[in-house]
Amino acid sequence: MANGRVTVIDIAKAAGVSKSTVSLVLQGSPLVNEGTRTKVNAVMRDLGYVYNRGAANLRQSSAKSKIIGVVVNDLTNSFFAELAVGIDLVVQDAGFVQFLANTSESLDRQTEVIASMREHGISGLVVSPARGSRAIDFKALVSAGMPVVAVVRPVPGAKVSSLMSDNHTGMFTAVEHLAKLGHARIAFFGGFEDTAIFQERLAGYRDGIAAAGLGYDEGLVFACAPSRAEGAKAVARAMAAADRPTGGVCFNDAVAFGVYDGLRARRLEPGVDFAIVGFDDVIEAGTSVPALTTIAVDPQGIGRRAAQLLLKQINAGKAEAEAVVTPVRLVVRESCGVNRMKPGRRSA
Amino acid sequence: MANGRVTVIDIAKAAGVSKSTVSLVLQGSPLVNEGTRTKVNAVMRDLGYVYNRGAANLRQSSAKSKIIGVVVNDLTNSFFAELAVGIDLVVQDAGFVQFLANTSESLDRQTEVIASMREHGISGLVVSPARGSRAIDFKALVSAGMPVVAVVRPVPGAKVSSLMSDNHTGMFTAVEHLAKLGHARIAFFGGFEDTAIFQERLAGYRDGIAAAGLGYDEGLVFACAPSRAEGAKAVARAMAAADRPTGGVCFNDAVAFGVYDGLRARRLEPGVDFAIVGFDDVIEAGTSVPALTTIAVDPQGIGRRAAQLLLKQINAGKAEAEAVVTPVRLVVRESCGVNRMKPGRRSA
DNA sequence: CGGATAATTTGGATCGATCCAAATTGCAAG
DNA sequence: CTTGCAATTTGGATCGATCCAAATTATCCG
Repeated sequence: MANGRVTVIDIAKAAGVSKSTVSLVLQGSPLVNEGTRTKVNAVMRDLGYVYNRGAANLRQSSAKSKIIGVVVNDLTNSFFAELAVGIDLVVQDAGFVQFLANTSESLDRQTEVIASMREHGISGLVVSPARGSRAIDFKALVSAGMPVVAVVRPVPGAKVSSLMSDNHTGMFTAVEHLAKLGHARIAFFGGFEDTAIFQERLAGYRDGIAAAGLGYDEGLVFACAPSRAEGAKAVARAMAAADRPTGGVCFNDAVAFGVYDGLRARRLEPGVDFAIVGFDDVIEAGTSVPALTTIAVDPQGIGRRAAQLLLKQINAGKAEAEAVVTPVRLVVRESCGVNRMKPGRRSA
Repeated sequence: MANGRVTVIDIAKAAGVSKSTVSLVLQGSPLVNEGTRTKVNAVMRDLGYVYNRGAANLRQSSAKSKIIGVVVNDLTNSFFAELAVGIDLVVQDAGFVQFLANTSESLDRQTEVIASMREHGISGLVVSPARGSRAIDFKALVSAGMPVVAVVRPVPGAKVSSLMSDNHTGMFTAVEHLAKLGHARIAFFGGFEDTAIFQERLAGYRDGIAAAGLGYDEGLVFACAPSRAEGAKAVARAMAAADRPTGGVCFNDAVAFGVYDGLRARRLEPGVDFAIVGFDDVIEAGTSVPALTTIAVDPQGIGRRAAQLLLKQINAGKAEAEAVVTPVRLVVRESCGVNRMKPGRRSA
C-alpha cells in the first residue's frame, strides 16, 4: 500500500472481510460464500491486485510453485526448439510457467542453471542433457525428491524418468527400407561412438542388416561428429574403399546432407547413384533436393509427452522414475531413388 | 530442518553465528570477517543448503528477483529461436534466469503469460509481440514501472523500449542491388499491409526505386501473408500481368522460397530467369538451391542487445523508453544470377 | 591503559501470502 | 426460544530470507 503494492490485506480492508477470506477466494475454496467471493473479486480488479506467488510459495511445498525448469543442450537446433514448444504448450495449459535455459552443450552451464532454477523453486525439470552428463549432475535434485525427466539423451545411472525415441527400431526400419530396394552393401554414417544414442542406433543397424540376411561388415560403419561437414568426409572415406556401399543410413539428417555434399564432390548424384536415409526429419529434409527419406521423430510430440509425464509426477507428489520410448516412423521421399511424384512434404 | 529443508537458521546454528551474519555472507557483504565467511560457506556446503530466492524476494524490490520474462510469438521459427538464445546468453551471464513463453501469435495467450510472469515477480520483460498487440496490452506493466523491451515488432503507442532492425535501409539496399544488376522492373512480394514492419520495408523499397531513378509502380507491390505458400501465389499473379517484373524483393525469406516455387511452377528458374532478394537470412538461405541473396538481420545479436538494454534499465531502476535500430546487411549469394564460382550446382 | 573509532555481529520486525484451530453466523428442529 | 450442526469467517503463527538500529568486539593511539 505505502509501497504502491496491493496486498491481500488491502483487499480485505476494502472488501470489509479478513485477509484469510481473501486468501480463500484466491485459492478458489468452496468454503467461501458466493456473495463475498464476487465482492472480493471485484475489489481485486478495482485495486489492480497482483498475486504474489513468491509469498505464497513460502508456505507451500515447492510442488506448488507452478514453475518448471527446461534445460536444452542446443536451442539453435530446430529439433530442440520444437521440443521446447511442445513442453511450453502443455505447461502453459496447466497454468505453469517455464524457465528455459540453453546450455550449448556446456556441462558447467548446465550445472549453473540447474542450481539457479532450484533456488527459484521449480516444481520439476525437463532436461535434454548436455553431452557428457553424468548421474551425479542430477544427484542433488533427485535426492531432494524433485521430479526430473530426461529427454532425447539418456543419463546412464541416474534415477530420473526418461523419454527417448525408439532409436533401435528407427534404424532397423531404415536398413530394412534400403534392403527392400535391393541394396546389399549398406553403410552407417556419423555419430559419436561413446554416446548411448549411437550405440542404440548402431544396434538397430546391425539387427536390420541381420534381418535382411546380409552380413554385418564393420568396415561399413563410418563414425564421425554428427555434422554436415563431417558427414561429407565420412562418405568420401566410404567411396574410396575397394568394396563400395551402394547406400547408407545416417546418424541424423545433418550427416545425411553432408553425405549429399560428399557424393556431389565425387560427381555422384544422391538418390540416383547412392541411396540415403537420414534420422530426425528436420524441416530442411522436406525441402532439400532431393527431398530426404528419413526417420521422423516428432520433437514437439516428445516435448508434450515429457511435460505430461513431469506434471503427472509433480501432482502425484512422488517421483517414480519411469522410462518411456516413443515411436518413430519412416518418411519416404526421394533420396533413395524412385518416388518422383510429389514434392516432399513435412509431417506435422 | 524438520521439513528436510535447510534454512539460514540451520546454517547459523551449525556455524555458531546469527542468521543475520549468514544473510550477510549470502549477499557477499564486505562487512563480514573473512574467517566467518569461509566457515559459513563451508557449513552451507556441508548441509547442502539451497538459497530460497522466493523468501528473499519478499523483502526486496522486484528488480532483484533475478528473473526476466521472454515472450516470443513463434518459437518454431528459427529466427525467434536464435533471438531467444541471444537473450539467454546475456541473462545467464548476469545471473538471471528467464521465463520463456511462446504465444503462437495468440493475443490471449500473450496476456495470460504476461500476467503469470508478473505474479512470479519478473524484473523485466523482453517481448516479440503477437500480431495485433496494442499499447493497452502492456499498460499494466509499464505503469507499474516494469522495464519492457519490444523486439522485432513495434507496439504503436506503448511507452516501452524497442529494438528493431533497420527495415528501411535493408529494403533500400536490396532494391539498390537489383537496380545495379540492371533490373528496371522490380516487384515487392509479401507481408501484411496493416503491420508497421510492412510499411517500413515498403517505404525502403519506394525510396530505393526512386534513388535508382526508376518510377514507383503500385502494380508491382504484391502483398500477401508472409509464408512460402502465399509467396508462390503472389509471384504467379506478378507473372500473369502484362508488363512483368524481372526481379523482386521479398518481405522475408519464406516468401522468397515461395517465389522460387511459383517460378518453377511456370518453368522459370530462380536466379536465372528472375532475380530474388529475401529478408532475414534464415539458415536455409545458405543451403537452398540457388542459395538466396538476402538481407541478414542477426537475430541472436538482436537478442543479446535487447537483453543488455533490459538489464541496463533494471539496474538503473528507471525505465526510460528508448528506441534502438540495429543495422542489417546484404548477403549476396546466387539468387540474382552470376556468382558461379562456388560448387553451387543447379538443374539444367 | 582508557577512550575513541572501526570492524563485526546480532536480535527483532518485516515482506505477503497460507494454514489452522477457534469463533461466529445461519437455520432448522425441538 | 433454545439447541445442534453446518456454513462461513477470522486472528494469530508461520514460511525463509532481508533490513535496520543497536550491541558487541577489535584496534588504534596518545
